[in-house]
Amino acid sequence: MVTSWEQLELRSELIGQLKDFEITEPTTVQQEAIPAIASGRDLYARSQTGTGKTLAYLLPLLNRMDAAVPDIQAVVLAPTQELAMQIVRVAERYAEACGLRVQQLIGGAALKRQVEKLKLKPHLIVGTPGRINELVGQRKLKLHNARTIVIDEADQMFELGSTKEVETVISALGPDRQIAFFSATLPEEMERLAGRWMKEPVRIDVQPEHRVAETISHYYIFSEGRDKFETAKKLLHAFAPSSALLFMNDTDQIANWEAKLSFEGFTVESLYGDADKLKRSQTLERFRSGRCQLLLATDVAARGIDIEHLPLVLNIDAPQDPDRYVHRAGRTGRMGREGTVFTIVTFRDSYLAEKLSKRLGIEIKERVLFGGKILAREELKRGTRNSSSPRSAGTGRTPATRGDKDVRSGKGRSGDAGKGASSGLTGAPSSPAGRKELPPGHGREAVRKLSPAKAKAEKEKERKNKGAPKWLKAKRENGSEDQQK
DNA sequence: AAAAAAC
Repeated sequence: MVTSWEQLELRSELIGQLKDFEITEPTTVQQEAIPAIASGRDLYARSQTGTGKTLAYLLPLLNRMDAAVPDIQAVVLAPTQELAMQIVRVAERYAEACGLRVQQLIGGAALKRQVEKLKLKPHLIVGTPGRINELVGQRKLKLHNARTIVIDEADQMFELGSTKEVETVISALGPDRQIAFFSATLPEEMERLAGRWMKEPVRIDVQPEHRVAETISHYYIFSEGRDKFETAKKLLHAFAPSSALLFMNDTDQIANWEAKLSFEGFTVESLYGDADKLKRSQTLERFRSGRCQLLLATDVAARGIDIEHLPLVLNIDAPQDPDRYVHRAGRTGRMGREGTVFTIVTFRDSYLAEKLSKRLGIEIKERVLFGGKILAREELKRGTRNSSSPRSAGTGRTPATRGDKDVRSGKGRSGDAGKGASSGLTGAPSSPAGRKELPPGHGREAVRKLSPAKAKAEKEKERKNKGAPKWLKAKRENGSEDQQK
């Protein structure tokens, strides 16, 4: 049994950094992937969200690099700019200790400056496929001496849209290249899809029987009206998380929600692909540091993003496929910490919870909102008959898990559990003093005053009755295993 | 159907 960094034969500089960051022992995926990458063989590595996949590939890559060779020795590809930046940040901590240079290559940033910086001869390149592909195409980036390419979130990278670019980047490496795929979700078809790039790959599959970390508690909540905002608002007041990540399936409602949540007294910002590049990274930074409590995001934030102390993920829209649920949920409950996921469903997609539960082998429990509390349905019945029922009362701030583990007992932000937590939402949202004055054109007004184009899009959307995600509709029509009896 | 990723 490998249990120490020393036994993984890492150089002392790396071990020194690990100890400095109090990362005392390798996780399972690290124990398995580090020797596999060191062996030079191709690799498929599947391991749950928040189990340390980033270090599982960065450490062996840096471990065998030669600082004296001024050339790119490895490439890491990530699906979003934010994730690439996060990987760079981690890589730099370890690379610097070894005298190695890391360069980030992502879109949106000045191309010229990136090209200039390449002349400093980085040893490790981390970036998004679009920009790296572009630079390779312009012959400004030469990867023929790079030995290894890591495709992080590989299943997403091989989805329609990025495949070609990823393949071009792989081809830019020499023929002796080593390819490693990492993700929490690596479906079997991946091997057929991308298998032609692999030579007798090593396969690592950590806890294949549990696709989602067991420290995450899952709930769904029924939204009675078509407007999910009331439900989300009540839930956020009742749960009062120190911070929460809110997912929507598309961008068109994000601005409205941001204004309305802000009007409710929350500090909220939004993250989506079309947003200004600078705004994107600043927003994420403010959320990470706790200066902003709520982050409204599209799936741009679904994968890989590591936020310390994120107690709650709220799916305002049900994710479009089970794997996306896995990744969104995986923003919380990382590295053994506890986390909670709530999904708002409408009458149209209320069956989703059961489907997701079945597919993912998890239990998604129903919760209802009543009297500012989050209750199980049984408690609601008891509570209405006897409002003084002590069990139904709960604390009003926990998701009423009763016999379950207290989902909020984990390591929240400092003062998280305290009543008057300064960074928490307690009191503030409902008190008029806590409400912000809205600039004209925002808040409730903004809800009604849609631009003609937007209003049209809204109507179109309602008309389409898009309740259930397509993957489920298709399945039902096909009469496959998901056929409803 | 949408989001992301390039200019």
